[in-house]
Amino acid sequence: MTASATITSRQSVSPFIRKLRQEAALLPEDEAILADLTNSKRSVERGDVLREGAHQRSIVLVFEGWVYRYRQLENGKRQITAVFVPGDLCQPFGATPRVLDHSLAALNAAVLSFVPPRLLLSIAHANPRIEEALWCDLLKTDVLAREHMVSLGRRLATERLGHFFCEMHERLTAVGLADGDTFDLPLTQVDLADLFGLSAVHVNRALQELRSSGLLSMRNRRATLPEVAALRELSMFNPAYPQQNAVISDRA
Amino acid sequence: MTASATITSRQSVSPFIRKLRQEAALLPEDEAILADLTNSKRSVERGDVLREGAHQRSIVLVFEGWVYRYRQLENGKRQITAVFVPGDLCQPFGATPRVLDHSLAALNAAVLSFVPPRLLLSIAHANPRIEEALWCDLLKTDVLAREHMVSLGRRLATERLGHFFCEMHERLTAVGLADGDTFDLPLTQVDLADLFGLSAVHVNRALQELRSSGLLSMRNRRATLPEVAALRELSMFNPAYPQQNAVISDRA
DNA sequence: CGGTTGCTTGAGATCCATCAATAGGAGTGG
DNA sequence: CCACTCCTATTGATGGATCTCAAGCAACCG
Repeated sequence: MTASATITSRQSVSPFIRKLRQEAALLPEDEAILADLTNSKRSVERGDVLREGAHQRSIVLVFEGWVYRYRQLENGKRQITAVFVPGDLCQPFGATPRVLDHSLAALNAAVLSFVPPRLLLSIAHANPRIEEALWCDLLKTDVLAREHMVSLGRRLATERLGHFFCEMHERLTAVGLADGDTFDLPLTQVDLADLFGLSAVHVNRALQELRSSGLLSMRNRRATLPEVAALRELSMFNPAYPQQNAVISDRA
Repeated sequence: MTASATITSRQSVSPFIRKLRQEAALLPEDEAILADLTNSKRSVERGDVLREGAHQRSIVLVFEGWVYRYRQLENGKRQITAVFVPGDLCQPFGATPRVLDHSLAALNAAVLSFVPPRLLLSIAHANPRIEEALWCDLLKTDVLAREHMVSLGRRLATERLGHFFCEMHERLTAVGLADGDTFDLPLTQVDLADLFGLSAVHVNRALQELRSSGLLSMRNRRATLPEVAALRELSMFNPAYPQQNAVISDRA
């Protein structure tokens, strides 16, 4: 565990493969196939990557940087429905809608891959291990979406934020982008407000409460969770155990 | 279109097939394959079907009745994250989590099919039309989940409820379970509260507001939307056009 | 430097939650 | 048929979580 950090540098193994490794037992040849996917990289600036109503043909895979999905309402309000970090697929891997119901934007300069769903599907069809890993990843994304709904519906502002920090800490750790209890967090308070259905003012006050409780500190767009256990307790965060991975087979 | 209603009675064509027909051009042989899936029906009573933490092996397909997915929090609060009606798959078709993160319950007596994901996957692999239809269905479920988040985060109580009635009206019409502007709605006000992160008292008052505006009437667990257009306007509901179906191919 | 962006703070308004009580219907048992 | 309970819908009063408006401040940047 500790030794692998030196062997597999961030450059050599993409976070996507790194994440899928935890979902299924991939062979070196599987990883080679997946590595090919990430050759079609494209750099994007901060701002919209795809806009609602676009005729999209590709699945977006995040390589570097942070990306989020949102919907802009007629009345000017905005709701962010998901946040993606390196290694994440921004849509289900098997198909794209003809017309997008949401927009996709980069929080900062990012590197993305645009993969045709047909390509991903044919790889999955030909390779059961990759197929299982992709489905596991899809299910985990679904779990995150449900947790987000729980936050929006039934948690207080401090709990929503605390839960989110715990979640990002876990997700970033899984792809090697956390430094112990510290990680980058490029979201502004306005972004957090639109993510959790709050006002920016209230996000500010809730963050102050977490900081004064000693559960969070932020400096230069980096967050530190000095007491992860206490923060998880406060925000009712249940860590996802790798044993809970998805399965395709119906064997016991 | 109009004639088919007499030819295909509710008994002869399952709502599942009826829905998938709208997603992709299915041949009679495809429908025969899908009809086999629905042979393993099981009747369930009102109440939990699967409980959080269960070791689930099958995908649940709704035949008759209403089903919902929810999470029960430590502090006693409940959040309903999705509502399913006949024809709906309650999970992504390709895999199941080893351990469920949520519970599934029937609102009333229901008829369900429990389908192993491996079976669905092998059918999809062998049949590109069914595969496309299943992916379309999965994407549409995702769109509904996002709309739900928008409601939870950025809509007023009356808007959330109005939007939901519009959505259910559209979904039930698609499977032939709406009678013009009227349809069954077996949710109690407590259920609606847990679906939208509100208190039951406030749901009650918001419903009264909709009724006094002439946008809704309810009697005996049946809802009528006398002014669908006005209700859609109020709740910022955008109907889903069939043209927006998902696609796997990357052709223009 | 002026302009922009993001963070912070205060005061008052609003949406919604909570508590408490009533009433009607559906089922149940005597 | 009645008494009883449970569930659901309803109403009023009060309080709390959060919003909106408004202003000030710091950091960055061309």
